[in-house]
Amino acid sequence: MAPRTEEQFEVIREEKKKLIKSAALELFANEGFYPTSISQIAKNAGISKGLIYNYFESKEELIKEIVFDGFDEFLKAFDPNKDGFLTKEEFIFFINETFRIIEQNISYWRLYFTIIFQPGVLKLVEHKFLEMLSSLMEVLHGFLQRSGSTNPEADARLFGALLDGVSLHYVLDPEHFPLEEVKHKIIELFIKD
Amino acid sequence: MAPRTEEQFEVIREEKKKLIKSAALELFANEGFYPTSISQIAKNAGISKGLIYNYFESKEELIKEIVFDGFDEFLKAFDPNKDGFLTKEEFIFFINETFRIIEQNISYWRLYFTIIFQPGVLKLVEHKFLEMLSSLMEVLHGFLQRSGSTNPEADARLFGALLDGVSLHYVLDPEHFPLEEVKHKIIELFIKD
DNA sequence: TATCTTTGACCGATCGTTCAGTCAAAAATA
DNA sequence: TATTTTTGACTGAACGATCGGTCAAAGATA
Repeated sequence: MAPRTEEQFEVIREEKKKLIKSAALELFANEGFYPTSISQIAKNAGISKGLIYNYFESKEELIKEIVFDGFDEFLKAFDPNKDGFLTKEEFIFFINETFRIIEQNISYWRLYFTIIFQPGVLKLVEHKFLEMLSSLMEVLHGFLQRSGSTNPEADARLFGALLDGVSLHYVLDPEHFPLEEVKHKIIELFIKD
Repeated sequence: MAPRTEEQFEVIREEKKKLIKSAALELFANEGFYPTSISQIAKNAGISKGLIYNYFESKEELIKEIVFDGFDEFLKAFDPNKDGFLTKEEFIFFINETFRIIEQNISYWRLYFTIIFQPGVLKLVEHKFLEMLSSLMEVLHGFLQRSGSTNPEADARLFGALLDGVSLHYVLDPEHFPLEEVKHKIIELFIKD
């Protein structure tokens, strides 16, 4: 029926999608979503403009997939056994993992911040984003409560804000930001032993 | 000989500029810089498209003026007597002022964050931004050193990140964020008495 | 040959920006 | 007081550029 087998096409499609997403991520993160044109992405990926539309319905669909990929990767690091219960070890592991992931893919996390403040783009991923955030907050809240916080609600908020703030400053200036020192200070602040 | 006096024109011009900047700020902050068109700004201000170009050289010049206005207002709150020396009282005053200013003009501070992560826009204001930031950091560093910090470099970074993180979360969700509690926790963390 | 990938010329829409011309207000004139 | 002159704020049609998106044709493979 097919000149190439179904599996062969599947491999081609999967790899091309990856190629396009990676080329797009680089531009979206470094130039912004709106200033980046489809033509630029095509050129950066070494393919034609039309091919992008063979793999993605629209520019919006493209960034959605890129963002959701990052969400999935992030969630894997958090509460790994998915029991909704953070141990002290898992909490430390989470902090370390968070920054390891950010260090590993600064482009994506720069993109993450641009999206939060691009209302037109945020709307595209808002639902999944809030879902992720609230489940994160819930788990965090429980952990802080068990570890003796007198105001776990505010502490969870403070922790979330601190994490975002540090991530923000780090991706803005990775070379000068003393990530290790700051990381240890965060653990000190939130783990009473 | 003259139809209107110089002063009369000056008043008109000053008020129109304010009107345009305020209409533009609202749109830039809520829709983003690139998705906001000059036509929309004109409509929002109740004037014609052409008039905007009578007052501002370009869309970029327009956002630059808006951003710099905000910088000026912010700097007024920090180290008010400009002696480069923060007392404990000035430090607490600074924290309170920071959040008071943010509460007072959430639109502007949402804009501030969108700009940091819109490379094309950041480039326009980068010089003044870094200038402001480094002088802030220097003063902060001195304060933390005098107040007994063992690692004022990292503490200053942590404080800056925390302040940005809290501001970020607050402007994203002003109604649910427990600003007062978080503010007190920050003061507790950085003031040893 | 049959089928799917890939191309790039092309489309209509919209963008930032320009500019020739309009108009209300105030001073000068009679 | 009534009329004319002068100014610059103000308008909106129009421009070239660029955008996201389409599609007929070509290329590649079994």
